[in-house]
Amino acid sequence: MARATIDEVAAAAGVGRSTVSRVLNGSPAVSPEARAAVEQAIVDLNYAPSRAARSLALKHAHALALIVPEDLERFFGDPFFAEVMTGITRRLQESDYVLNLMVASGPADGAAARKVSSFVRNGGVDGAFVISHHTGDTFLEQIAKAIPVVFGGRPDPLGADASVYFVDADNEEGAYRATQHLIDTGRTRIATITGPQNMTAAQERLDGFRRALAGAGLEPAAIVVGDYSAASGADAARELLASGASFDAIFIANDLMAIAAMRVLQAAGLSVPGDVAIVGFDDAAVAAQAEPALTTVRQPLRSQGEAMADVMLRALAGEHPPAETILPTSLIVRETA
Amino acid sequence: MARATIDEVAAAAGVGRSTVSRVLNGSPAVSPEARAAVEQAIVDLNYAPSRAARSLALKHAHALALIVPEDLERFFGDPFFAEVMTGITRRLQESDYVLNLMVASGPADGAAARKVSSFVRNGGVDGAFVISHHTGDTFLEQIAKAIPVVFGGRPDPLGADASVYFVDADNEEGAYRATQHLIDTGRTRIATITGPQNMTAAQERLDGFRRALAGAGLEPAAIVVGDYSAASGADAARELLASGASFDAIFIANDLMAIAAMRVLQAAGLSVPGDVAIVGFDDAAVAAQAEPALTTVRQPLRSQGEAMADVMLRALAGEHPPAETILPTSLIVRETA
DNA sequence: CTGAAAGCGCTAACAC
DNA sequence: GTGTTAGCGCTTTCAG
Repeated sequence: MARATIDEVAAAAGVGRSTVSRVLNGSPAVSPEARAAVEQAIVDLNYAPSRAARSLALKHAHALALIVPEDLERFFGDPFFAEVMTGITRRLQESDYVLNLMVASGPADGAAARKVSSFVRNGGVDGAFVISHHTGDTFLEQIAKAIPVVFGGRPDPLGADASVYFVDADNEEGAYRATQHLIDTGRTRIATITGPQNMTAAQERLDGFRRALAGAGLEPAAIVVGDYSAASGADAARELLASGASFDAIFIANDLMAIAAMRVLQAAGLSVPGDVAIVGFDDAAVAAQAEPALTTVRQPLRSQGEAMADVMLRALAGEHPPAETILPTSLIVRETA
Repeated sequence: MARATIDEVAAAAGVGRSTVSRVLNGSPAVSPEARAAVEQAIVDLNYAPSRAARSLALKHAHALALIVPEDLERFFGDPFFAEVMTGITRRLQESDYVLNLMVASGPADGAAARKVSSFVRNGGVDGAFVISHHTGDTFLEQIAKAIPVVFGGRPDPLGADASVYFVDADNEEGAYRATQHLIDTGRTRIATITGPQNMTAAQERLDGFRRALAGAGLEPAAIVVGDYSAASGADAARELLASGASFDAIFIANDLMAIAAMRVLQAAGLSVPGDVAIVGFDDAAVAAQAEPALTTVRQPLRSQGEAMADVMLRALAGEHPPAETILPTSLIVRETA
């Protein structure tokens, strides 16, 4: 029943159309009587102001987009996304913005991407969130110069005329503390398995690892590059073993790789944490369930989502939130280190 | 840059405003020259038609809502929702509808619910999807009489004036086949652990169980009611054991309960499937990983989502899709039966 | 404090 | 084929 129009309400309340509009928008310049009459009429007529008409007049949609540049299967399967998304929607519930889900998987110039981009350009949304492990897609640059964009994770630098914000966990510090923990517990020949080096977060984790080692006057026992997948974790562990490098600890850039690597080590007759200590990153669900339970770095994913929404809302309100919001991580010490 | 208006395009192309509108909407009644000129102008001006204006004139939003009556944490954590949602969005990508995510957790008359309901009433969306394990919330009844609603799973019957559709897996048949499998493999004292009996799907699974037994001239060895949680599965198994009932197989209404129950049985010294065979339902990820691997009934979740989108699109197109779409399940025979 | 009137950008008759 | 003319329902000056 979006049938009733503002004029009908006005008629029913015996006032002019603009008075109705005023009470709708909470203008103080309305007499109590008029306000009461209008409110009554609104209830009686079960009136709801047309979103489209309002958007047209106001020139903003009161809607935000959540752009997902990943494959859908991957998106929903990854607890990282789910958590961040939960945080965003939770914070948004208190606002009167709605969230559009736009999947832009596929090529950056594909149908999906152009659909998203046109949706943004035609005023469909006032701002966009982007959650992705990937590094900035080019079409995001386009939309970022039209509306504010808040990234989950540090994006590639976009054009200077783009209003871009991001919220990220402190990857460098997390990695630093993980490595420091290894050092503090007496390990001296520390290796690392990194994430893909074209991802900023993976680089930062490597940086933190290096900083901790440097601080202790240690050299990395080995650095092998993985791609965050379990398979690559296992491969990396095998490579480490085959290389003949001597190591008594490994900092591994995510939990998936960490657990796979641990299995390989164990299969090779090494004990964890006896022979080699391991610290992962993410505190994924599997970390706690692993045997032995994985010591790892936890990111405040839920909070990250809320922070993203917060930044967006402030940007939209005309405030100038910081372009970067870095959230602290925490080391979860369990059994592997 | 949604700056350019249709009139500017018209001017640039040297035609009237309606001609631009015609090519925009693919009307055949436009001369090739005019069309070309307009298309050129559109590109030149980087024009994108205003969504709000179009919605206002057309009186439809080209948007759909995905209403989530669950807690967010639960929603994203449950593979059921993720899969169905994946199916929906995938199918929707081919259309030019966008998907709004609306979380309506909390009381049916709470702020969240009224936000959703007003959004629907003010023409914000043309249709709504509802995915939930819960049985129909009352406020859904309101929205269903305004716009088409497609449920994932069979909803409670709503008012006759509501345009309600649903897509569901064939729970009854799935349960029937699961139970029949037990019978076929020589089990004769078959018990069941059901889901909450205020959920239609759970009832249907019980019905299927009963039908199979009746067909074989058997009586249920026992029927104990669970609530789909792992804890209730364990409790139910303990209850079964304590009751002294004699049974050599159990059909359990979902995998979570099945695995928990299996653990209890094993702890009590019973072997699975030696002493008691077990069949679950859902084919959740844990089913295949369990030791021994769980025999279970698989639902076509992804397809269910696609079917939901399909039904919606057809309803919106003025066709009359069937109110009920029942998708077949399949029995996945692994080790427990 | 309140009403009248103009206009947001587009679609859809209706004439030409 | 194509331009002209009304609105779609709301916000917002601008008088009063």
